[in-house]
Amino acid sequence: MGRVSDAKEKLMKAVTELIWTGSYGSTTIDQICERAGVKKGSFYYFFDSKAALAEEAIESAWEEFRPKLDRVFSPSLPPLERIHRFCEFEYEEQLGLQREFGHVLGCPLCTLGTEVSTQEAGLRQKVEDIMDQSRKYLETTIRDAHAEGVIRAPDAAAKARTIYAFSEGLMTQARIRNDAEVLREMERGILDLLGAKSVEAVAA
Amino acid sequence: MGRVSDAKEKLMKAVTELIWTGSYGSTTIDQICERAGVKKGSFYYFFDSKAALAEEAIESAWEEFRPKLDRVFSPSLPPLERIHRFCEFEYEEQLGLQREFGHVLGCPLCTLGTEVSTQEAGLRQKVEDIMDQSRKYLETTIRDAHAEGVIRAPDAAAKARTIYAFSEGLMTQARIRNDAEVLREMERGILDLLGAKSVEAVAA
DNA sequence: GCGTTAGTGGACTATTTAGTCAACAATAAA
DNA sequence: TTTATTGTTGACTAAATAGTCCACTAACGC
Repeated sequence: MGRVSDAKEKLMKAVTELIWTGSYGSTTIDQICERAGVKKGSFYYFFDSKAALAEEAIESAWEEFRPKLDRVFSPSLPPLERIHRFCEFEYEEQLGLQREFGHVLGCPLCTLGTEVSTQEAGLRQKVEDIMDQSRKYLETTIRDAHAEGVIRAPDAAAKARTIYAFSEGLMTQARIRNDAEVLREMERGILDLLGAKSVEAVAA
Repeated sequence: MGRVSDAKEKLMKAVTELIWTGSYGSTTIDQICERAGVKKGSFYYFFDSKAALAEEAIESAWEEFRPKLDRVFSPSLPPLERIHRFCEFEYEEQLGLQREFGHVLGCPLCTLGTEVSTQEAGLRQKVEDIMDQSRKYLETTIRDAHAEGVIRAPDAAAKARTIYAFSEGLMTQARIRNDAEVLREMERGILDLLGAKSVEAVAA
């Protein structure tokens, strides 16, 4: 029934890239349409506004991103190994982005959330929701580490909030300074926040 | 000689507030002029562009902010007391902003830096410079703490970078979630990153 | 093929925005 | 008081932008 189209997907992909490589406020609907190869009439056929598109777009991007985190945070791995892989993953991802776009881009959720939080209630809430979900990876890991006695963290949720803020803080610094090397401090910092011995200390 | 004016200052104040309570991209030159009570002709008399104004404005805001940090980080205080006061200060400031503007606003440097880093090279650099300066407060404190033997931190600059990223990360979370309570985790986290005993642990 | 539904194109309007300009107004030195 | 300098004003243009509208096209069931 009816005509088929991938315009919706193309628009979501376009806006995600534009926000990430630039900013929400500076990307216009015309720009989004042009990059997606979609006419404005079609844009308004699918979405009411830029904000509505952005909301669906980050949800969709999150769904695509999730499997990667599933691999990084596989419960089959020892908790601290998950942390290690997470830090590696973030670093490598930003290096790739820098190669591809000529700039370290940091975390798109953080970028978008920071920018719109006072102005776009719906978007802000969406960002918060996704952040809550992604923080769960850390929380589970911390709970496992505590259960194994590798660290002491009776309140895994609280520790996860702290560590999440720290990792996002580093990502933000990496974006602002356009320097992925900043992220090399991530694992050391997380282990400190966990009260865990460092990899080197364990080896020694 | 010539006519006197405070239009420049009014414009800088207006843009700072607009960026902080909203965002850089969404504030227009007309809006800035209106809030400052200054006509556009005067705007262009003093500044070439919004970016040029923003650059001068954050420099000026930083000069105004610095004395507050000087008090918080007074070398006359024990290092960990400075950290304590810093965390209190950040928390109280955000509470005040929430009361005044109806929203937790986080750190203006971070907000602006994140938004423009890929698009406005001059502004990005300015933000980086000011961040470097403000990080020095932490660095000095850490160096002092190390010298006093309260913590072990042979590389004070590196620790300062880590802790700065963490505190900015929490501020960003506070803005995105519109919740200053997030900041209550700051001191605990910083002490963990420093490898210092907690206040409670010391008391016990 | 026919009708129904889903999507497209592109021309159109109205508004907002950036940026310009020249006449005017205030200050202070001569 | 004259004059040079500094800042102000508001009207102006050109461009960018959001949003609308409707005739048209593609897919599919019948």
